[in-house]
Amino acid sequence: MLDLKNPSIQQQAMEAFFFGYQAFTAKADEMLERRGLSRVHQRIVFFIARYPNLSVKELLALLGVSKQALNMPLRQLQEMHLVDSVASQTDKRKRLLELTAEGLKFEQALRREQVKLLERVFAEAGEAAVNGWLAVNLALGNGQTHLD
Amino acid sequence: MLDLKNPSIQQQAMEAFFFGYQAFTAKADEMLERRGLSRVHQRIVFFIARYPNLSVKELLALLGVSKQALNMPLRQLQEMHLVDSVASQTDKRKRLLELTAEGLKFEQALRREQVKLLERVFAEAGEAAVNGWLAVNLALGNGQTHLD
DNA sequence: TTTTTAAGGTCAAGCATGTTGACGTACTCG
DNA sequence: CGAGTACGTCAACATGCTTGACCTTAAAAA
Repeated sequence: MLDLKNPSIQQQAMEAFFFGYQAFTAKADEMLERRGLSRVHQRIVFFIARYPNLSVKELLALLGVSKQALNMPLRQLQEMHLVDSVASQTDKRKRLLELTAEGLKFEQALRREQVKLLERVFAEAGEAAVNGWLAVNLALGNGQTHLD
Repeated sequence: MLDLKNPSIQQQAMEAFFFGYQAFTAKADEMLERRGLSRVHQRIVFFIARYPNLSVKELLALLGVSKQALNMPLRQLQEMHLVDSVASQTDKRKRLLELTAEGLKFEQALRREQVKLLERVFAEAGEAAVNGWLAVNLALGNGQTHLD
C-alpha cells in the first residue's frame, strides 16, 4: 500500500494528481479555445450528453456555479445551435436541455481527444491500474451523482 | 479492462475524474478562503515544500503561468512571512524560495486535509486500486517532472 | 381562488485571476 | 564592454465568477 504517512509520498501522489488532471484537460482546452469557447462550455455539453433532458437547475447543481454564471455560456451554445432547450411536458416551468446533432458531434469530438489520452495511458498502465484509478476517483467523488 | 469503446463508460470515467479532483481540492480551498488566500497560494507553497530552494523561474514552469500572475500571490506569501526568498550563492540573479517555519506548518496543514481524504478513500478502495490510481495519474502527467 | 413558492432569464456592479506589453535593475557570461 | 538572463513591477485588458435585484411563467398550497 502507498505509505501516506511518508510526506514525500504524499507530495508525489498530489503532484501526480495535479499534473495528471492538467494533462487530461489540456487537449480539449485547446480545441475549445480555437472555437472561442471555454471549459464551462464543455462541461455543459458533457453533462447534457451524459444526462439527456437535464433541467437547468440540475445542470447548475452538477456544475456547482450560480445561474448567472451559467446563463452566458449556455445562451451562446444555444445561439450556436449546439444545445436546444424545450419546456417539460409535466412541468412547463422546467426547460429540458438536449444536444442538437451538431452539438452531439461537438461533444464527441472533445471527448474523443480526452479518451485518446486515456487509452494510451491505460494500455501502458494495464487493466488493474485502470480499474483502481476509476475506483479511487469514484470514491473520492463520494459515489454521489450530484443530482439531487 | 475498462471498455473505452463504450461511450457511456467514457462518460463515467470522465465524470469520476472531474468530481474526484473537485472533491480532492475542496477541503483545502475552504481553508485557504478562510485566510483570504487562493489555490495559487497553495500550489506555490506546495511546490516550494516539494522542491526546496526552487528558483522563481522553475516555479513558473511548474505552475505554467506568467510571471506577472505569480508576482502578486508570491509577494503576499512573503509579506505574511510564509515564504522567504534568498539570492543564490552561485548565481545572484536567482532567488531561491523556501518556506519559513510558519509557512511549513501552513503547507502541512493544507496537505494533511487532502491526505486525510486520500487515506479514507484508500482504505476503502484497497491497495491495488491505490497503486493503479497513482500509476495512471503519473502516466497521464507523462512522467515529466515539469522542471526544465 | 388567491397567495406563495419554484424555475428560469437577465441586468448590473464588483472582485479575482489571468493575459501581454513595456520597463527597470541587477547580475552573468562571452 | 555588450548581450542575454532572472526578477520585479506598472498598466491595460479580458474573462469568469460572485451577489443582489427584478421580471415572467407556472406549479402548489392556503
